[in-house]
Amino acid sequence: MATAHPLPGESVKRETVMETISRRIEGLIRSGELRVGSRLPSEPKLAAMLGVSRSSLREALKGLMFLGLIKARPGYGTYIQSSLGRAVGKHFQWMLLLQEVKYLELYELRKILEPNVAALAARRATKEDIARMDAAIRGMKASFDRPEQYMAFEMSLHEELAQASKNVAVEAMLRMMYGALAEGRRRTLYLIENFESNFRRHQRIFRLVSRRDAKGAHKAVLEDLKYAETLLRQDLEIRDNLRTKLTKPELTSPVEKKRPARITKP
Amino acid sequence: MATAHPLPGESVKRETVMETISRRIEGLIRSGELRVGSRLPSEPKLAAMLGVSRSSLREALKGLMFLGLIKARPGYGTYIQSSLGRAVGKHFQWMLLLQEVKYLELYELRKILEPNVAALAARRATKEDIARMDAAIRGMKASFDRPEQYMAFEMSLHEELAQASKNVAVEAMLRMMYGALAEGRRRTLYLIENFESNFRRHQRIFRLVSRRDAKGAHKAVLEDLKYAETLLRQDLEIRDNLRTKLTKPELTSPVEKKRPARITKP
DNA sequence: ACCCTTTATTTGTCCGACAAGCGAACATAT
DNA sequence: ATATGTTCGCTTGTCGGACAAATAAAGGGT
Repeated sequence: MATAHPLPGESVKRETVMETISRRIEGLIRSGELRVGSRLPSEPKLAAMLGVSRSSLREALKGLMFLGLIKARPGYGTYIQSSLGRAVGKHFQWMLLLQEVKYLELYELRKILEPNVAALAARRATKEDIARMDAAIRGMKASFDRPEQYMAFEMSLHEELAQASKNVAVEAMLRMMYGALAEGRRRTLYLIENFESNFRRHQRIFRLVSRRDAKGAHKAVLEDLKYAETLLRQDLEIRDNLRTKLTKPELTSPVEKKRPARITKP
Repeated sequence: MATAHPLPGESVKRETVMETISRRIEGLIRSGELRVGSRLPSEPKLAAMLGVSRSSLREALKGLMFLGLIKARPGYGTYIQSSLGRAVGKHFQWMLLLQEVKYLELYELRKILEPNVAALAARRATKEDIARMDAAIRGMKASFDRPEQYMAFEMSLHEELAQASKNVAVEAMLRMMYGALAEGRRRTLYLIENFESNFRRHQRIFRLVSRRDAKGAHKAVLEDLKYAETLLRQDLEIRDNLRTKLTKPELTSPVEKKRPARITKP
Protein backbone atom coordinates (compact mmCIF):
# COMPACT_ATOMS: atom_id res chain seq x y z
CA MET A 1 0.00 0.00 0.00
CA ALA A 2 0.88 3.67 0.06
CA THR A 3 3.96 3.98 2.22
CA ALA A 4 5.82 1.80 4.65
CA HIS A 5 6.89 4.83 6.66
CA PRO A 6 4.55 6.10 9.34
CA LEU A 7 4.37 9.31 7.28
CA PRO A 8 4.96 11.87 10.02
CA GLY A 9 3.07 14.54 8.15
CA GLU A 10 -0.46 15.39 9.09
CA SER A 11 -3.09 12.96 8.02
CA VAL A 12 -6.17 14.03 6.16
CA LYS A 13 -8.25 15.00 9.14
CA ARG A 14 -11.27 17.22 8.91
CA GLU A 15 -10.95 20.71 10.26
CA THR A 16 -12.28 20.94 13.77
CA VAL A 17 -14.54 23.72 14.96
CA MET A 18 -11.81 24.99 17.22
CA GLU A 19 -9.45 25.56 14.32
CA THR A 20 -12.19 27.20 12.32
CA ILE A 21 -12.96 29.65 15.08
CA SER A 22 -9.29 30.31 15.64
CA ARG A 23 -8.92 31.20 11.99
CA ARG A 24 -12.04 33.37 12.03
CA ILE A 25 -10.86 35.37 15.01
CA GLU A 26 -7.46 35.69 13.40
CA GLY A 27 -9.22 37.07 10.36
CA LEU A 28 -11.12 39.57 12.47
CA ILE A 29 -7.84 40.78 13.93
CA ARG A 30 -6.15 40.97 10.53
CA SER A 31 -8.99 42.98 9.08
CA GLY A 32 -8.67 45.44 11.93
CA GLU A 33 -12.14 44.77 13.29
CA LEU A 34 -10.64 43.52 16.53
CA ARG A 35 -7.79 45.30 18.29
CA VAL A 36 -6.03 44.85 21.60
CA GLY A 37 -8.46 45.90 24.29
CA SER A 38 -11.56 45.62 22.19
CA ARG A 39 -14.46 43.54 23.31
CA LEU A 40 -15.70 40.38 21.63
CA PRO A 41 -19.40 39.85 21.06
CA SER A 42 -21.09 37.87 23.79
CA GLU A 43 -20.86 34.12 23.52
CA PRO A 44 -24.44 33.51 22.32
CA LYS A 45 -24.13 36.20 19.68
CA LEU A 46 -20.69 35.08 18.54
CA ALA A 47 -21.89 31.50 18.37
CA ALA A 48 -24.78 32.57 16.19
CA MET A 49 -22.46 34.63 14.01
CA LEU A 50 -20.13 31.70 13.48
CA GLY A 51 -22.92 29.17 13.15
CA VAL A 52 -21.76 26.89 15.94
CA SER A 53 -23.08 25.98 19.33
CA ARG A 54 -22.03 27.90 22.39
CA SER A 55 -20.33 24.80 23.80
CA SER A 56 -18.00 24.45 20.85
CA LEU A 57 -17.36 28.15 20.78
CA ARG A 58 -16.49 28.13 24.46
CA GLU A 59 -13.96 25.35 23.98
CA ALA A 60 -12.23 27.33 21.27
CA LEU A 61 -12.25 30.47 23.38
CA LYS A 62 -10.78 28.52 26.28
CA GLY A 63 -7.94 27.56 24.04
CA LEU A 64 -7.27 31.18 23.17
CA MET A 65 -7.52 32.03 26.86
CA PHE A 66 -4.81 29.50 27.65
CA LEU A 67 -2.64 31.19 25.07
CA GLY A 68 -3.23 34.47 26.89
CA LEU A 69 -4.84 36.07 23.88
CA ILE A 70 -8.21 36.86 25.39
CA LYS A 71 -9.48 37.30 28.90
CA ALA A 72 -13.03 36.68 30.00
CA ARG A 73 -14.66 38.02 33.12
CA PRO A 74 -18.10 36.88 34.23
CA GLY A 75 -20.75 39.51 33.84
CA TYR A 76 -18.36 41.80 32.04
CA GLY A 77 -17.34 40.33 28.72
CA THR A 78 -14.42 38.88 26.81
CA TYR A 79 -11.63 41.17 25.74
CA ILE A 80 -8.58 40.83 23.57
CA GLN A 81 -5.56 41.48 25.68
CA SER A 82 -1.87 41.75 25.10
CA SER A 83 -0.31 38.33 24.91
CA LEU A 84 2.67 39.51 26.91
CA GLY A 85 0.89 38.56 30.10
CA ARG A 86 2.49 36.28 32.56
CA ALA A 87 0.70 33.33 31.00
CA VAL A 88 3.20 33.40 28.18
CA GLY A 89 5.68 31.23 30.03
CA LYS A 90 3.28 28.30 30.37
CA HIS A 91 4.88 26.43 27.49
CA PHE A 92 8.30 26.45 28.99
CA GLN A 93 7.06 25.60 32.44
CA TRP A 94 5.31 22.54 31.07
CA MET A 95 8.33 21.52 29.08
CA LEU A 96 10.44 21.75 32.17
CA LEU A 97 7.85 19.69 33.98
CA LEU A 98 7.95 17.02 31.32
CA GLN A 99 11.70 16.78 31.82
CA GLU A 100 12.31 17.80 28.26
CA VAL A 101 14.44 20.71 29.33
CA LYS A 102 17.35 20.14 31.62
CA TYR A 103 17.92 22.80 34.18
CA LEU A 104 21.50 23.39 33.13
CA GLU A 105 20.35 23.95 29.56
CA LEU A 106 18.36 26.90 30.77
CA TYR A 107 21.53 28.42 32.14
CA GLU A 108 23.23 27.99 28.80
CA LEU A 109 20.33 29.87 27.24
CA ARG A 110 20.60 32.54 29.90
CA LYS A 111 24.28 32.98 29.13
CA ILE A 112 23.36 33.65 25.53
CA LEU A 113 20.45 36.01 26.13
CA GLU A 114 20.96 38.00 29.29
CA PRO A 115 24.38 39.56 28.65
CA ASN A 116 23.13 40.93 25.35
CA VAL A 117 19.94 42.15 26.98
CA ALA A 118 21.97 44.02 29.56
CA ALA A 119 24.01 45.58 26.79
CA LEU A 120 20.87 46.69 24.98
CA ALA A 121 19.47 48.08 28.22
CA ALA A 122 22.65 50.04 28.85
CA ARG A 123 22.19 51.73 25.50
CA ARG A 124 18.46 52.33 25.57
CA ALA A 125 17.22 52.59 29.15
CA THR A 126 15.23 55.70 29.90
CA LYS A 127 15.45 57.66 33.14
CA GLU A 128 12.27 55.98 34.30
CA ASP A 129 13.69 52.54 33.57
CA ILE A 130 16.79 53.30 35.60
CA ALA A 131 14.68 54.69 38.43
CA ARG A 132 12.69 51.46 38.60
CA MET A 133 15.87 49.41 38.56
CA ASP A 134 17.21 51.52 41.39
CA ALA A 135 14.05 50.86 43.36
CA ALA A 136 14.48 47.12 42.84
CA ILE A 137 18.11 47.32 43.95
CA ARG A 138 17.16 49.18 47.10
CA GLY A 139 14.41 46.65 47.75
CA MET A 140 16.95 43.85 47.49
CA LYS A 141 19.29 45.57 49.89
CA ALA A 142 16.52 45.88 52.47
CA SER A 143 15.45 42.23 52.20
CA PHE A 144 18.53 40.25 53.17
CA ASP A 145 16.55 38.54 55.89
CA ARG A 146 13.48 37.71 53.78
CA PRO A 147 14.56 35.28 51.07
CA GLU A 148 11.33 35.17 49.08
CA GLN A 149 11.01 38.95 49.11
CA TYR A 150 14.62 39.26 48.05
CA MET A 151 14.00 36.93 45.13
CA ALA A 152 10.92 38.91 44.13
CA PHE A 153 12.94 42.12 43.98
CA GLU A 154 15.71 40.41 42.06
CA MET A 155 13.16 39.10 39.57
CA SER A 156 11.70 42.56 39.14
CA LEU A 157 15.19 43.89 38.45
CA HIS A 158 15.62 41.34 35.69
CA GLU A 159 12.24 42.23 34.25
CA GLU A 160 13.12 45.91 34.27
CA LEU A 161 16.30 45.11 32.41
CA ALA A 162 14.31 43.20 29.83
CA GLN A 163 11.89 46.06 29.41
CA ALA A 164 14.72 48.56 29.11
CA SER A 165 16.04 46.64 26.11
CA LYS A 166 13.15 48.22 24.18
CA ASN A 167 12.73 45.06 22.17
CA VAL A 168 9.41 43.34 22.72
CA ALA A 169 10.53 40.11 21.12
CA VAL A 170 13.53 39.86 23.41
CA GLU A 171 11.37 40.81 26.37
CA ALA A 172 8.87 38.06 25.58
CA MET A 173 11.63 35.47 25.25
CA LEU A 174 13.11 36.44 28.59
CA ARG A 175 9.73 36.45 30.28
CA MET A 176 9.13 32.96 29.02
CA MET A 177 12.47 31.78 30.28
CA TYR A 178 11.97 33.37 33.66
CA GLY A 179 8.62 31.63 33.92
CA ALA A 180 10.34 28.30 33.46
CA LEU A 181 13.10 29.35 35.79
CA ALA A 182 10.66 30.31 38.53
CA GLU A 183 9.38 26.76 38.35
CA GLY A 184 12.56 25.56 40.00
CA ARG A 185 12.95 28.68 42.09
CA ARG A 186 12.77 26.85 45.37
CA ARG A 187 15.61 24.62 44.28
CA THR A 188 17.91 27.56 43.77
CA LEU A 189 16.72 29.68 46.66
CA TYR A 190 18.89 28.09 49.28
CA LEU A 191 21.83 28.13 46.90
CA ILE A 192 22.27 31.80 47.62
CA GLU A 193 24.31 31.19 50.69
CA ASN A 194 25.45 34.77 50.80
CA PHE A 195 22.90 37.41 49.98
CA GLU A 196 25.39 40.23 50.25
CA SER A 197 27.60 38.67 47.61
CA ASN A 198 24.62 38.18 45.33
CA PHE A 199 23.56 41.75 45.97
CA ARG A 200 26.96 43.19 45.18
CA ARG A 201 27.06 41.46 41.81
CA HIS A 202 23.62 42.78 40.91
CA GLN A 203 24.46 46.25 42.11
CA ARG A 204 27.53 46.22 39.92
CA ILE A 205 25.43 45.28 36.91
CA PHE A 206 22.97 48.05 37.66
CA ARG A 207 25.70 50.66 37.97
CA LEU A 208 27.21 49.64 34.66
CA VAL A 209 23.84 49.85 32.95
CA SER A 210 23.04 53.22 34.46
CA ARG A 211 26.43 54.49 33.29
CA ARG A 212 25.68 53.29 29.75
CA ASP A 213 28.60 50.89 29.79
CA ALA A 214 27.22 48.26 27.42
CA LYS A 215 30.34 46.13 27.17
CA GLY A 216 30.92 46.22 30.89
CA ALA A 217 27.34 45.21 31.62
CA HIS A 218 27.61 42.37 29.13
CA LYS A 219 30.70 41.05 30.85
CA ALA A 220 29.32 41.48 34.35
CA VAL A 221 26.13 39.57 33.61
CA LEU A 222 28.06 36.76 31.99
CA GLU A 223 30.33 36.45 35.02
CA ASP A 224 27.36 36.45 37.35
CA LEU A 225 25.70 33.68 35.40
CA LYS A 226 28.85 31.59 35.31
CA TYR A 227 29.14 31.91 39.06
CA ALA A 228 25.53 30.93 39.61
CA GLU A 229 25.99 28.01 37.25
CA THR A 230 28.89 26.60 39.21
CA LEU A 231 26.80 26.73 42.36
CA LEU A 232 23.97 24.93 40.61
CA ARG A 233 26.32 22.34 39.15
CA GLN A 234 27.76 21.50 42.54
CA ASP A 235 24.26 21.15 43.93
CA LEU A 236 23.23 18.83 41.13
CA GLU A 237 26.27 16.62 41.73
CA ILE A 238 25.38 16.28 45.38
CA ARG A 239 21.82 15.38 44.52
CA ASP A 240 22.97 12.90 41.92
CA ASN A 241 25.21 11.17 44.42
CA LEU A 242 22.36 10.88 46.85
CA ARG A 243 20.07 9.49 44.21
CA THR A 244 22.46 6.80 43.04
CA LYS A 245 23.00 5.68 46.59
CA LEU A 246 19.35 5.54 47.48
CA THR A 247 18.24 3.98 44.24
CA LYS A 248 14.88 2.32 44.35
CA PRO A 249 14.61 0.05 41.34
CA GLU A 250 11.00 -0.90 42.02
CA LEU A 251 9.93 2.67 41.53
CA THR A 252 11.63 3.14 38.20
CA SER A 253 9.43 0.72 36.29
CA PRO A 254 8.12 2.71 33.33
CA VAL A 255 4.80 0.92 33.13
CA GLU A 256 3.34 1.86 29.81
CA LYS A 257 -0.39 1.75 29.97
CA LYS A 258 -1.83 -0.02 27.00
CA ARG A 259 -5.28 0.46 25.75
CA PRO A 260 -7.43 -1.92 27.78
CA ALA A 261 -8.96 -4.72 25.80
CA ARG A 262 -12.65 -4.78 25.44
CA ILE A 263 -14.60 -7.17 27.59
CA THR A 264 -15.99 -10.02 25.58
CA LYS A 265 -19.65 -10.69 25.74
CA PRO A 266 -20.59 -14.30 26.61
CA MET B 1 -0.13 49.23 55.45
CA ALA B 2 1.23 46.77 52.98
CA THR B 3 2.29 48.74 49.92
CA ALA B 4 1.30 51.95 48.26
CA HIS B 5 1.98 50.42 44.85
CA PRO B 6 -0.98 49.34 42.75
CA LEU B 7 0.06 45.77 43.54
CA PRO B 8 0.14 44.36 40.02
CA GLY B 9 -0.47 40.87 41.35
CA GLU B 10 -3.71 39.05 40.75
CA SER B 11 -6.76 40.15 42.62
CA VAL B 12 -8.52 37.75 44.92
CA LYS B 13 -10.54 35.87 42.33
CA ARG B 14 -11.87 32.42 42.96
CA GLU B 15 -10.10 29.58 41.26
CA THR B 16 -11.91 28.45 38.18
CA VAL B 17 -12.53 24.80 37.38
CA MET B 18 -10.20 25.04 34.43
CA GLU B 19 -7.30 26.09 36.64
CA THR B 20 -8.14 23.39 39.13
CA ILE B 21 -8.06 20.71 36.48
CA SER B 22 -4.86 22.12 35.04
CA ARG B 23 -3.25 21.87 38.45
CA ARG B 24 -4.57 18.36 39.01
CA ILE B 25 -3.20 17.10 35.72
CA GLU B 26 0.06 18.83 36.52
CA GLY B 27 0.06 16.91 39.78
CA LEU B 28 -0.52 13.64 37.96
CA ILE B 29 2.49 14.36 35.79
CA ARG B 30 4.64 15.40 38.74
CA SER B 31 3.82 12.24 40.63
CA GLY B 32 4.88 10.20 37.63
CA GLU B 33 1.45 8.71 37.08
CA LEU B 34 1.31 10.35 33.68
CA ARG B 35 4.26 10.33 31.33
CA VAL B 36 4.81 11.47 27.77
CA GLY B 37 2.94 9.05 25.55
CA SER B 38 0.67 7.69 28.23
CA ARG B 39 -3.06 7.73 27.84
CA LEU B 40 -5.45 9.79 29.90
CA PRO B 41 -8.62 8.23 31.26
CA SER B 42 -11.64 8.77 29.08
CA GLU B 43 -13.48 12.03 29.53
CA PRO B 44 -16.44 10.63 31.46
CA LYS B 45 -14.16 8.72 33.82
CA LEU B 46 -11.78 11.61 34.28
CA ALA B 47 -14.70 13.94 34.90
CA ALA B 48 -15.99 11.58 37.56
CA MET B 49 -12.53 11.26 39.10
CA LEU B 50 -12.15 15.02 39.32
CA GLY B 51 -15.73 15.59 40.37
CA VAL B 52 -16.62 17.98 37.57
CA SER B 53 -18.86 17.82 34.57
CA ARG B 54 -17.59 16.64 31.26
CA SER B 55 -18.16 20.06 29.73
CA SER B 56 -15.86 21.81 32.16
CA LEU B 57 -13.30 19.07 31.83
CA ARG B 58 -13.39 19.35 28.08
CA GLU B 59 -12.77 23.09 28.21
CA ALA B 60 -9.72 22.54 30.37
CA LEU B 61 -8.44 19.80 28.09
CA LYS B 62 -8.96 22.05 25.10
CA GLY B 63 -6.70 24.58 26.75
CA LEU B 64 -4.01 21.97 27.24
CA MET B 65 -4.49 20.91 23.64
CA PHE B 66 -3.88 24.46 22.46
CA LEU B 67 -0.67 24.44 24.44
CA GLY B 68 0.31 21.29 22.59
CA LEU B 69 0.51 19.25 25.76
CA ILE B 70 -2.09 16.63 24.92
CA LYS B 71 -3.59 15.34 21.73
CA ALA B 72 -7.03 13.81 21.41
CA ARG B 73 -8.27 11.59 18.62
CA PRO B 74 -11.92 10.59 18.32
CA GLY B 75 -12.52 6.97 19.11
CA TYR B 76 -8.95 6.48 20.21
CA GLY B 77 -8.25 8.48 23.31
CA THR B 78 -6.29 11.41 24.66
CA TYR B 79 -2.55 11.15 25.02
CA ILE B 80 0.17 13.25 26.54
CA GLN B 81 2.60 14.31 23.87
CA SER B 82 5.81 16.22 23.71
CA SER B 83 5.27 19.95 23.85
CA LEU B 84 7.94 20.57 21.26
CA GLY B 85 5.41 20.22 18.51
CA ARG B 86 4.95 22.84 15.91
CA ALA B 87 2.19 24.44 17.97
CA VAL B 88 4.83 25.96 20.21
CA GLY B 89 5.25 29.03 18.05
CA LYS B 90 1.61 30.07 18.33
CA HIS B 91 2.36 32.66 20.99
CA PHE B 92 4.85 34.53 18.92
CA GLN B 93 2.77 34.34 15.79
CA TRP B 94 -0.14 35.91 17.60
CA MET B 95 2.05 38.59 19.09
CA LEU B 96 3.30 39.45 15.66
CA LEU B 97 -0.29 39.53 14.48
CA LEU B 98 -1.22 41.94 17.26
CA GLN B 99 1.54 44.28 16.11
CA GLU B 100 3.26 43.94 19.42
CA VAL B 101 6.47 42.74 17.85
CA LYS B 102 8.13 44.77 15.18
CA TYR B 103 9.76 42.83 12.44
CA LEU B 104 13.15 44.43 12.92
CA GLU B 105 13.06 43.49 16.59
CA LEU B 106 12.94 39.86 15.55
CA TYR B 107 16.16 40.37 13.64
CA GLU B 108 17.80 41.86 16.69
CA LEU B 109 16.78 38.74 18.58
CA ARG B 110 18.12 36.59 15.79
CA LYS B 111 21.46 38.37 15.96
CA ILE B 112 21.64 37.46 19.61
CA LEU B 113 20.56 33.84 19.36
CA GLU B 114 21.62 32.34 16.07
CA PRO B 115 25.37 33.05 16.09
CA ASN B 116 25.65 31.38 19.47
CA VAL B 117 23.52 28.47 18.30
CA ALA B 118 25.84 27.97 15.36
CA ALA B 119 28.80 28.00 17.71
CA LEU B 120 27.17 25.37 19.91
CA ALA B 121 26.34 23.28 16.86
CA ALA B 122 29.93 23.47 15.66
CA ARG B 123 31.03 21.95 18.95
CA ARG B 124 28.33 19.34 19.43
CA ALA B 125 26.94 18.26 16.07
CA THR B 126 27.02 14.53 15.46
CA LYS B 127 27.78 12.91 12.14
CA GLU B 128 24.08 12.41 11.57
CA ASP B 129 23.38 16.09 12.25
CA ILE B 130 26.01 17.12 9.74
CA ALA B 131 24.67 14.66 7.20
CA ARG B 132 21.19 16.15 7.49
CA MET B 133 22.60 19.64 7.14
CA ASP B 134 24.44 18.55 4.04
CA ALA B 135 21.21 17.20 2.60
CA ALA B 136 19.53 20.53 3.26
CA ILE B 137 22.38 22.38 1.59
CA ARG B 138 22.21 20.17 -1.46
CA GLY B 139 18.46 20.66 -1.56
CA MET B 140 18.95 24.40 -1.56
CA LYS B 141 21.45 24.21 -4.37
CA ALA B 142 19.01 22.28 -6.52
CA SER B 143 16.09 24.67 -5.91
CA PHE B 144 17.30 27.99 -7.23
CA ASP B 145 14.32 28.16 -9.54
CA ARG B 146 11.68 27.18 -6.97
CA PRO B 147 11.58 29.91 -4.32
CA GLU B 148 9.23 28.26 -1.85
CA GLN B 149 11.10 24.99 -2.03
CA TYR B 150 14.37 26.83 -1.54
CA MET B 151 12.98 28.52 1.54
CA ALA B 152 11.78 25.19 2.90
CA PHE B 153 15.27 23.72 2.58
CA GLU B 154 16.81 26.79 4.15
CA MET B 155 14.39 26.53 7.07
CA SER B 156 15.25 22.87 7.53
CA LEU B 157 18.92 23.80 7.61
CA HIS B 158 18.23 26.26 10.40
CA GLU B 159 16.23 23.67 12.30
CA GLU B 160 19.04 21.15 11.96
CA LEU B 161 21.44 23.72 13.34
CA ALA B 162 19.13 24.27 16.30
CA GLN B 163 18.88 20.57 16.94
CA ALA B 164 22.63 20.14 16.68
CA SER B 165 23.07 22.59 19.54
CA LYS B 166 21.93 19.75 21.82
CA ASN B 167 20.09 22.20 24.01
CA VAL B 168 16.34 21.69 24.06
CA ALA B 169 15.67 25.08 25.63
CA VAL B 170 17.58 26.87 22.90
CA GLU B 171 15.92 24.71 20.28
CA ALA B 172 12.46 25.56 21.58
CA MET B 173 13.24 29.27 21.61
CA LEU B 174 14.47 29.16 18.05
CA ARG B 175 11.48 27.14 16.90
CA MET B 176 9.21 29.73 18.43
CA MET B 177 11.03 32.55 16.71
CA TYR B 178 11.02 30.82 13.35
CA GLY B 179 7.30 30.33 13.70
CA ALA B 180 6.85 34.06 14.03
CA LEU B 181 9.33 34.67 11.26
CA ALA B 182 7.47 32.37 8.89
CA GLU B 183 4.46 34.60 9.41
CA GLY B 184 6.13 37.30 7.35
CA ARG B 185 7.87 34.85 5.09
CA ARG B 186 6.19 36.12 1.97
CA ARG B 187 7.40 39.61 2.76
CA THR B 188 11.01 38.51 2.76
CA LEU B 189 10.81 35.97 -0.02
CA TYR B 190 11.28 38.40 -2.85
CA LEU B 191 14.06 40.11 -0.95
CA ILE B 192 16.37 37.31 -1.94
CA GLU B 193 17.16 38.84 -5.26
CA ASN B 194 20.12 36.56 -5.71
CA PHE B 195 19.71 32.97 -4.63
CA GLU B 196 23.30 32.07 -5.40
CA SER B 197 24.59 34.73 -3.06
CA ASN B 198 22.25 33.54 -0.32
CA PHE B 199 23.32 29.98 -0.98
CA ARG B 200 27.01 30.76 -0.77
CA ARG B 201 26.62 32.39 2.63
CA HIS B 202 24.72 29.39 3.96
CA GLN B 203 27.21 26.97 2.48
CA ARG B 204 30.00 28.86 4.18
CA ILE B 205 28.23 28.56 7.52
CA PHE B 206 27.71 24.85 7.01
CA ARG B 207 31.34 24.27 6.18
CA LEU B 208 32.49 26.12 9.26
CA VAL B 209 30.15 24.10 11.45
CA SER B 210 31.19 20.80 9.91
CA ARG B 211 34.82 21.76 10.51
CA ARG B 212 34.07 22.48 14.15
CA ASP B 213 35.04 26.11 13.80
CA ALA B 214 32.79 27.60 16.48
CA LYS B 215 34.13 31.13 16.35
CA GLY B 216 34.09 31.21 12.58
CA ALA B 217 30.51 29.97 12.45
CA HIS B 218 29.50 32.58 15.02
CA LYS B 219 30.97 35.34 12.91
CA ALA B 220 29.59 34.03 9.63
CA VAL B 221 26.03 33.80 10.95
CA LEU B 222 26.22 37.29 12.38
CA GLU B 223 27.41 38.69 9.08
CA ASP B 224 24.67 36.89 7.21
CA LEU B 225 22.04 38.31 9.53
CA LYS B 226 23.42 41.82 9.25
CA TYR B 227 23.29 41.57 5.49
CA ALA B 228 19.71 40.29 5.53
CA GLU B 229 18.79 43.04 7.94
CA THR B 230 20.05 45.77 5.65
CA LEU B 231 17.96 44.34 2.83
CA LEU B 232 14.91 44.29 5.07
CA ARG B 233 15.56 47.82 6.28
CA GLN B 234 15.76 49.18 2.76
CA ASP B 235 12.53 47.46 1.91
CA LEU B 236 10.82 48.89 4.97
CA GLU B 237 11.97 52.40 4.06
CA ILE B 238 10.50 52.08 0.61
CA ARG B 239 7.23 50.86 2.05
CA ASP B 240 7.21 53.64 4.61
CA ASN B 241 7.68 56.26 1.93
CA LEU B 242 4.76 54.86 0.01
CA ARG B 243 2.61 54.80 3.10
CA THR B 244 3.30 58.41 4.08
CA LYS B 245 2.47 59.55 0.59
CA LEU B 246 -0.77 57.67 0.47
CA THR B 247 -1.75 58.50 4.03
CA LYS B 248 -5.38 58.08 4.87
CA PRO B 249 -6.02 59.92 8.12
CA GLU B 250 -9.64 58.84 8.37
CA LEU B 251 -8.56 55.25 8.79
CA THR B 252 -6.24 55.86 11.70
CA SER B 253 -8.97 56.68 14.22
CA PRO B 254 -8.52 54.21 17.06
CA VAL B 255 -12.18 53.91 17.91
CA GLU B 256 -12.34 52.24 21.28
CA LYS B 257 -15.51 50.29 21.66
CA LYS B 258 -17.15 50.90 24.98
CA ARG B 259 -19.51 48.54 26.60
CA PRO B 260 -22.95 49.35 25.21
CA ALA B 261 -25.29 50.88 27.75
CA ARG B 262 -28.20 48.86 28.85
CA ILE B 263 -31.56 49.74 27.44
CA THR B 264 -33.77 51.33 30.00
CA LYS B 265 -37.17 49.89 30.58
CA PRO B 266 -40.01 52.42 30.42
C1' DA C 1 -24.66 63.85 47.37
C1' DC C 2 -24.35 59.22 48.92
C1' DC C 3 -25.72 54.40 49.53
C1' DC C 4 -28.51 50.45 48.65
C1' DT C 5 -31.43 47.57 45.70
C1' DT C 6 -32.94 46.01 41.47
C1' DT C 7 -32.20 44.26 36.88
C1' DA C 8 -30.41 42.91 32.48
C1' DT C 9 -26.34 41.00 30.60
C1' DT C 10 -22.45 37.97 30.48
C1' DT C 11 -19.60 34.23 31.68
C1' DG C 12 -19.15 29.64 34.41
C1' DT C 13 -20.92 25.14 35.16
C1' DC C 14 -23.79 21.29 34.60
C1' DC C 15 -26.76 17.78 32.29
C1' DG C 16 -28.36 14.92 28.63
C1' DA C 17 -28.23 13.47 23.95
C1' DC C 18 -26.56 12.12 19.45
C1' DA C 19 -23.04 11.79 15.63
C1' DA C 20 -18.37 10.46 14.00
C1' DG C 21 -14.35 7.77 14.42
C1' DC C 22 -11.60 3.98 15.97
C1' DG C 23 -10.14 -0.67 17.27
C1' DA C 24 -10.94 -5.25 18.80
C1' DA C 25 -13.69 -9.21 18.55
C1' DC C 26 -16.70 -11.75 15.83
C1' DA C 27 -18.74 -13.86 11.70
C1' DT C 28 -18.37 -15.16 7.05
C1' DA C 29 -16.46 -16.54 2.67
C1' DT C 30 -12.79 -18.24 -0.18
C1' DA D 1 -6.82 -22.01 7.59
C1' DT D 2 -6.38 -17.53 5.90
C1' DA D 3 -8.53 -13.58 4.51
C1' DT D 4 -12.22 -10.32 4.48
C1' DG D 5 -16.26 -7.92 5.88
C1' DT D 6 -19.30 -6.81 9.89
C1' DT D 7 -20.74 -5.78 14.43
C1' DC D 8 -20.09 -3.84 18.80
C1' DG D 9 -18.38 -1.05 22.53
C1' DC D 10 -15.71 2.84 23.68
C1' DT D 11 -13.97 7.54 22.91
C1' DT D 12 -14.07 12.13 21.35
C1' DG D 13 -16.80 16.00 18.84
C1' DT D 14 -20.87 18.73 18.69
C1' DC D 15 -25.22 20.33 20.05
C1' DG D 16 -29.12 22.38 22.86
C1' DG D 17 -30.96 23.74 27.06
C1' DA D 18 -30.82 25.13 31.86
C1' DC D 19 -29.33 27.42 36.05
C1' DA D 20 -25.78 29.78 39.13
C1' DA D 21 -22.39 33.48 39.92
C1' DA D 22 -20.50 37.81 38.79
C1' DT D 23 -20.64 42.41 36.93
C1' DA D 24 -22.09 47.01 35.76
C1' DA D 25 -25.62 50.16 35.00
C1' DA D 26 -30.06 52.10 36.22
C1' DG D 27 -33.23 53.36 39.70
C1' DG D 28 -34.88 54.61 44.28
C1' DG D 29 -34.33 55.95 49.05
C1' DT D 30 -32.13 58.68 52.69
